[in-house]
Amino acid sequence: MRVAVVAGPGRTALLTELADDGSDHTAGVLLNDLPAAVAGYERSGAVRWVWADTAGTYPALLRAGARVDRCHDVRLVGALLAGRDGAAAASGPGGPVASAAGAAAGRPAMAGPGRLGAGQQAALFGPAEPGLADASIALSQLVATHAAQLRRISADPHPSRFGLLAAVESAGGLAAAEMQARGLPWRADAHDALLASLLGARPPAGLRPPRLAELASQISAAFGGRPVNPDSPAQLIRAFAAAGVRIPSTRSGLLRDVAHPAVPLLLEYKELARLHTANGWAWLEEWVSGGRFRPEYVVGGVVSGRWATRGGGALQIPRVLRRAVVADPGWALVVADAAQLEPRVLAALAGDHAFAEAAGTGDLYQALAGAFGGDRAKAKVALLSAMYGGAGGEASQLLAVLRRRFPLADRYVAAAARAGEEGRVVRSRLGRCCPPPSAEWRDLTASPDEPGAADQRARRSLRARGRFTRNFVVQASAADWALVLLAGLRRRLATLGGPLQDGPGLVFFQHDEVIVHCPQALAGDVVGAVGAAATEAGRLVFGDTPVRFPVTTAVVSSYADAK
DNA sequence: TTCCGTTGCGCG
DNA sequence: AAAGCGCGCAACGGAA
Repeated sequence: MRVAVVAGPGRTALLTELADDGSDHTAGVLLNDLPAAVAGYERSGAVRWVWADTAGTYPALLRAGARVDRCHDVRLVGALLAGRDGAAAASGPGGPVASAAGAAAGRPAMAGPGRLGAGQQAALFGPAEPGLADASIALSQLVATHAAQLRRISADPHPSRFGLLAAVESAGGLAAAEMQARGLPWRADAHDALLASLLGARPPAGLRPPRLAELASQISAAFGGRPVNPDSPAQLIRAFAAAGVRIPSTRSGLLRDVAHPAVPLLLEYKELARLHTANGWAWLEEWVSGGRFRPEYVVGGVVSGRWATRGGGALQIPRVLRRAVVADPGWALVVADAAQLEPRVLAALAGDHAFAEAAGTGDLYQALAGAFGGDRAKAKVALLSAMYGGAGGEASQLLAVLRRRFPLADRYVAAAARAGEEGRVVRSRLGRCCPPPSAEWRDLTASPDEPGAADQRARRSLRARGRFTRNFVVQASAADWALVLLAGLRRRLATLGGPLQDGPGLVFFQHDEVIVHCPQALAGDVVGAVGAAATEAGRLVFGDTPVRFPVTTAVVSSYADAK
């Protein structure tokens, strides 16, 4: 059963049960205690909550102790549909302008992001309930929008795939809120000790830590005593030039090949300065409290369907800091990582039999090495080049081998690249659409072939767009798979342990990797749940394919010990 | 002073 | 080893 709900102030809400087609057959019911009602529905059987925005609604429910099993997030699903329909209209006759008009005509209106603004919420259900009328309007808008979304999903060329995408995107919203509530276990003392060992004692704000100050003065000395701020690329380039070394930039990879006494000092400085500025004591104070790091996940924040985070740089935690991620006493971390996910996804997408057979084994690159004279590294370069569109140096020969041995895989990404260069959009396996090219891109690439700088720019843009769509089909389909895995794992974890904070729970999700925090006694069950969820994800996303999606799991006390 | 584009690097 | 794709964040330095 589906139940639509609009939250009011405090614990109040307006709720209505929905028919299968999304229509409401009852009048809205005014609730004084939404968390209690949610808990009641969850106990009584399968229910899918329909609401405007999980991120705005669910955290308060979690704080009140109410867990939700399933939902339909109208904001997230609306974004999926808007991406699809906007893309379809933009690539049809009339272009983006027509698309906006057509989309507006075919879709029910919904104010803003689909939830009550703060001002409206404050006005809801006051002493004389003056906001009740507004809430009724919001609820009927929600119900209408949701019903329209169900119709638009069923109108997709692949309705079951797109329906699955809508379901797992919504489940992702639930998981994101739960992960933020639970937090990633983070030992501030271990983090602090690591900083002290690498940087020295914590300096007053604005000053360099001892080790960085020492390196900075050594760097200046290496440039003959000329004062140089190693944080300034411009100053460094000038200093190198004065020493007779001309470099186009100060990237580490480039500096590594430069013979100058300042280089090793500079490389060490850059690495430590990065740690200090990005994840130093200031970060620790701002983002870790009560032994937890609580990033704010942005579901679908990346065009490919990957998640982003807001604040704290949660998806760019440097590997060296993983030793600060430590399970609570008596608990364990189950760290699960999909092995070589993207090439496996390509194998399944393309239906390339030889490729898929190879991907049915453990080490995909090793399995393909035979095609490259037994050289695993070459197989890896070839595959990455195929998925990313690179063709520099040795890669072009390796790509030729790949093309000969696995023609369907090559054809699949080549077709995606061609679509991009022609200004068309491409979709992931479950139907997530890449954004259409911008108006600037169309202007730039519409010019006829005339030799000159403008034409060169146009060609570069065309090829860049081709690389983007070539990569999109793989990265976005991998994100499909990972999201299905996340949803399935979340569902299984709920059956394993106690409610909410007492049982095993997801605490981290990074593209193709998840971490579960669980009581030690349940770690084996969690490992089993991960495996089952991975198998299920392969079947749900790709159907009957010989491709396997193995997941490496490690039961550890510290994230640093996972691999 | 604030704002913003560029540079560089962390993660997948 | 780097490169081709996708991101977020901090510092710099010139523009406003």
